[in-house]
Amino acid sequence: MNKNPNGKVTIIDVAAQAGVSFGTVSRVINNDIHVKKETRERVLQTMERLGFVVNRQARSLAGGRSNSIGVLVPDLGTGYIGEIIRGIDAELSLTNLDLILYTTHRTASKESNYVANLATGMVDGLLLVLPRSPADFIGNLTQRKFPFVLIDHQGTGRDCPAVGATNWQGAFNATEYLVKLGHTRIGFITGSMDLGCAIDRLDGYRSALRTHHVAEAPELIFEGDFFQPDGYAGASVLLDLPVPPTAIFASNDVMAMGVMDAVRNRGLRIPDDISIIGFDNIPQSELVRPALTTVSQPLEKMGRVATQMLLDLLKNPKKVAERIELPTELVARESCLPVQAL
Amino acid sequence: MNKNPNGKVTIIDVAAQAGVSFGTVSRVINNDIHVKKETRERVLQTMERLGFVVNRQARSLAGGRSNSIGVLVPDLGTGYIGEIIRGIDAELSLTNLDLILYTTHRTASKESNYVANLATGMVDGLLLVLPRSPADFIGNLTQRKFPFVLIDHQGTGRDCPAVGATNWQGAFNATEYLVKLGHTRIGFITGSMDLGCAIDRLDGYRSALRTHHVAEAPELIFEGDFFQPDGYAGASVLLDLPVPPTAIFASNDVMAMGVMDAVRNRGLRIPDDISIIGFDNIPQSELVRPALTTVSQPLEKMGRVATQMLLDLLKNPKKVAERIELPTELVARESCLPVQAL
DNA sequence: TTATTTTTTGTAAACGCTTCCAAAATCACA
DNA sequence: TGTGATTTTGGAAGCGTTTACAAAAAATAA
Repeated sequence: MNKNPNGKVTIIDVAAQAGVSFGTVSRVINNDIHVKKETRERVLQTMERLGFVVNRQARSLAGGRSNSIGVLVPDLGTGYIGEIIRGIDAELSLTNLDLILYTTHRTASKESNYVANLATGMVDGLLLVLPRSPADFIGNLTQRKFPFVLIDHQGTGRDCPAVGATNWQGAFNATEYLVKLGHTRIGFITGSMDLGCAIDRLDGYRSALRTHHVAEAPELIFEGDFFQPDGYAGASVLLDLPVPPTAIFASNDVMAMGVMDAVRNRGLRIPDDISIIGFDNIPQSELVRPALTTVSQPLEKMGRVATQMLLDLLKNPKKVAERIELPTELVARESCLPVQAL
Repeated sequence: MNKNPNGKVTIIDVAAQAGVSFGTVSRVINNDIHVKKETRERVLQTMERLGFVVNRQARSLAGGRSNSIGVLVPDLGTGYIGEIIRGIDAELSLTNLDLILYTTHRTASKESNYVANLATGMVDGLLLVLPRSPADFIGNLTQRKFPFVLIDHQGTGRDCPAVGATNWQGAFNATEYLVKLGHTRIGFITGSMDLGCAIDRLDGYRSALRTHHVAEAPELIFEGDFFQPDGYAGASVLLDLPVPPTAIFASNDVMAMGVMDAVRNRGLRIPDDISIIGFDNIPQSELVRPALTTVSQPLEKMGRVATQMLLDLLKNPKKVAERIELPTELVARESCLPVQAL
């Protein structure tokens, strides 16, 4: 059945068996119109019989489409990335494009290396989830007109196709919500400040405070890193303040969980003694008790939209760069209460 | 800087610039010993200057190593897969192998297609996370001696490299734990019964019951599918029983969350009115209130171990097939209590 | 029928690399 | 200085495709 010693069946084998030239086989593979119906049928059957599978490397080397798009993410650690990928995946499953996923382990050098590699023909388009890094290779990509879409990548100023979320607005709304509940001492735990979204969220918090003439106190801002331990640590510091906050706004849900733990460990009740609000609306935020009030970030949708944009780009390369900001939304649950009278 | 119109720098370009033949450049790339030190240096510099990146397709087409390993998973939906991948990723980041991740969207045809593709030279080895499907391509892979390791794939009987977890034992222990707490009516919600691990867990539950002479009641077993809604549904059915269970064992944590919701929606208290136990020990299981008692499945470690096995296989292809079962462990938290006196 | 168009098929030349084998350069030692 | 051994380099062939372009076959028109 297999002609070659290594067990690979090539179009040459198929051609020989089907009594046609390899060119014809190639045409069949690529759904070229210029093949007689019976011939196509015969070739198809032969392919089936021989167990032929087209060789990706050869195909893309020869300049054809690779029929796959690449997704580059920093890691798979946080649920956050998973949600985005799910969206991408869902949208892609509607096409016959394959998804190749690369993780960079937060290594900048690896990142650009991967990108260079992938853009070299391994994939037809690229979805880049790179919240952190400066992504200097973007210029390169743009220049050589390689189709790509950035996801959740603030900054660079350059205008290239991207989808993000209204982080600023979300944080503004959340803060405003707390203020309207009567809170005036609102602790804030930031995310990794090298991330655009973390900066935006902090800005949103500050603006809301200013807008509502609530004094901003530097000691109420704790610099975190988006991980649970920093939520715990931040809450601890905040609660140790001479005048502790009556509400804590964590820059993401994961840290909010840490905050909850810290609060509970001190024997304080949520939301009676202290209100807590998060950001992201990850699945477990509604599972936790009390259910966490948070700002939903449409992660899955971001993945979907980005994919659609890329698909568009693939079809119509002239398309102009466009940045889409998906709205965030306040999800009021059980973890916030009006500030109690002393 | 770029010679070709499409902006690709090839070894030919580098060779020309460095004043050597492309053969030498290739040798430099592959760390061949037979290159004079100065020449290597010069080539390296030229590569750097020109921004050369080796083309994967060409490399693997030409019969070289692809320098990457493929990971095939059904989807990214559940945290379960993410954990495994994280382990793989961690282990792989210690090498200079790249990780290419494929999702099959549970399409069996796509699965074997992918595998065929990948095994065709796109990757040097394969990590297969395919809890569900029969995976008929395994025979093919074995036959052509392509290195691969199965993760969490029960069944097939064939012996090939695989890593799994002691699902049976874990379920046994969990059930035993409940029995020792005095529970005699223990509801059980199964996973997708086409999955080996689901079958094993059910068996473990049954065995524990038999071992401790607790009568097995068919009405206490609800067939679920590993997703939250079925947890909810299962709990609802179970609680509607004339003699409802005093404890519910869900075949995974996600369903256990559904159970919790259902229980709470009926105004029952956890664990006072009913004990709940899950399986997997996903991150949110300790976040939930009450924290979920569960059986930890060493997902991340499974990923790591499988990767190590594959790496071994790559180094030493003669290695014999081996199946490793990693131990599961009962994690007692807050969701179970001794059965209350009526 | 023949000439002309259209459809279908065959073939050579890439694509960028690895891997041989042979040629050239270098070295060691008499 | 020459000779053989050794190190280093060059170049051809091939990996499995796609994509021109040319050739052949079939269909159509005259």
